[in-house]
Amino acid sequence: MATGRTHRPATRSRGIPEATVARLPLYLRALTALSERSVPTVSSEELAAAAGVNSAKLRKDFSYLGSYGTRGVGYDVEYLVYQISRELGLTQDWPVVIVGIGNLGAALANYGGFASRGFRVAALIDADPAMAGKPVAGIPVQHSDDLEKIIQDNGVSIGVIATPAGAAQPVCDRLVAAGVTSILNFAPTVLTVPDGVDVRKVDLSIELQILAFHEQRKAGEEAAAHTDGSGPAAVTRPGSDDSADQGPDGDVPAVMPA
Amino acid sequence: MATGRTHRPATRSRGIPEATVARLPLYLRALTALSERSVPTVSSEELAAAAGVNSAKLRKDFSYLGSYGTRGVGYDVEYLVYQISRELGLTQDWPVVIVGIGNLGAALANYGGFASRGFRVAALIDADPAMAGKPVAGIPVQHSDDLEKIIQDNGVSIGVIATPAGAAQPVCDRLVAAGVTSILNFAPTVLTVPDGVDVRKVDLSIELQILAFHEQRKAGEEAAAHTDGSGPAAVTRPGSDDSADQGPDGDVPAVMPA
DNA sequence: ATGTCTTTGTGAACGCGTGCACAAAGATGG
DNA sequence: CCATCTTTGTGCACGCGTTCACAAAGACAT
Repeated sequence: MATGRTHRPATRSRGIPEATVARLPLYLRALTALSERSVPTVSSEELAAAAGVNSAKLRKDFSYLGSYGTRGVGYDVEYLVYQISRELGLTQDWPVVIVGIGNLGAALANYGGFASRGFRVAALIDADPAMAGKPVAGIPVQHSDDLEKIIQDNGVSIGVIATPAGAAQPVCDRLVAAGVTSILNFAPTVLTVPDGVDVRKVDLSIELQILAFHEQRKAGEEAAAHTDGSGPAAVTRPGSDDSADQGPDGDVPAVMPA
Repeated sequence: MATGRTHRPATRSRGIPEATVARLPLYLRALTALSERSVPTVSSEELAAAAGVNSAKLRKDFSYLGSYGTRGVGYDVEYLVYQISRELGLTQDWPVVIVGIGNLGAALANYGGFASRGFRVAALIDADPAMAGKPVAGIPVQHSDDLEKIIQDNGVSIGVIATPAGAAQPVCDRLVAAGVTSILNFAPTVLTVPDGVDVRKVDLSIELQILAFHEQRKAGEEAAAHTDGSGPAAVTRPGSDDSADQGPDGDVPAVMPA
């Protein structure tokens, strides 16, 4: 996933492993679907299949939360929905601000998944004065001059950054200074934050590049049957006496911008 | 992050660990920035700082690719850009289709990061007949009836799903049947695919829930100083004789839809 | 040529996450 | 009440990923 994975030093938060926390939303989603179909109980095997994980892993994950199952029967769906919601902190209201209302920011503002689970879009913020006052997803965009006031007035602790890469770090700094302690970053930049602030990264470009890697590998393995020489041929290294500006191989293909 | 983490069984692809592959795009981005500033060489320490990782980790990562550094000096920026690009398969052209041109799909189509690194939006596909022919990001939207033909005509092997959750699995099945072997999924669903197909997941809702968990933990630790009783109080379990429809605690707060 | 100094590349230890396999627990039927 | 059967909860082993720490390698000055 996205992925973006892991900025935190894998600090086991109150005994619950980070990997388990990352899977709880998956379980919760599957359980909610069962709940809507009025299914009373579910076995670890069934639920694991619905969530796309190993059943042993699921049972171990739940064991970190407590003994919530009944042997011979399974798990009470409603009860487990509540327990996981509580553990994830979804029984309370989380006001969220989105900074950077471009194409992506607007799409996020319109995303239904926000409102459903305790998350509420408290404000939309953009640096473009022309955007100010214009409603997006029914919420008027506010100018970034008022960022600090917006954060404090609404008691926001979670911020979403959907700005261009260049603006991300300054915006992040202001968010943190204003009291935000969790950031979801969509800008293609590494954010630097003080201790105690959590950052999660969602990066489309990185995900695609990872897919491309595996795609290439699959294609390479397949082609290896036909033509040989797919192995990494020994390439000339940039010698100390070589000119530095030109690519070392002479045929460096299109070093792309940005 | 995105996440999304890990659907593959951690198959070490040609000796390069999955965790390393996931970091290569980060290094590449930092290196590209250095290249634009015409920096000739960079040390592992500097590059690691720019990419937000440990320098030892970076060196080990690069050691999987080969010995591309020069002791006492560092790494040749241009050379490394080329090597990583080649390793990730970015020296070739990857046509991509986006299925589901709603708010998110349109935002993705407009995203600049696509075009820059070998990825090319070959087609936009939507199930809504009213969308057909309408240009988004300069590309006319095509109807999903023609999905198979579009995939095959353009030789597409990477598909992006930005449909509602309900449509995701059927779309996925059709993409795979048409020859797509890598999928980036933005729909909040677990996709089932045959062996040999890679899926990466980007899920806004999950990322927010993970942040909420840590946010709650931070708030709880802070509040523990003032009022006690923040520890998980023993809650009544759903007894076998209890009615099943109602939540076990009697005050299950707003089990949310979807 | 030789010594010094910087930086890489990697062996080794450690910790986390995963999955197996099974004992314990409880439901269910007689 | 007892036997059987299902399913949970978990001890254990294994493998991957991370980090430390250092030897090897090369640049550079003298």
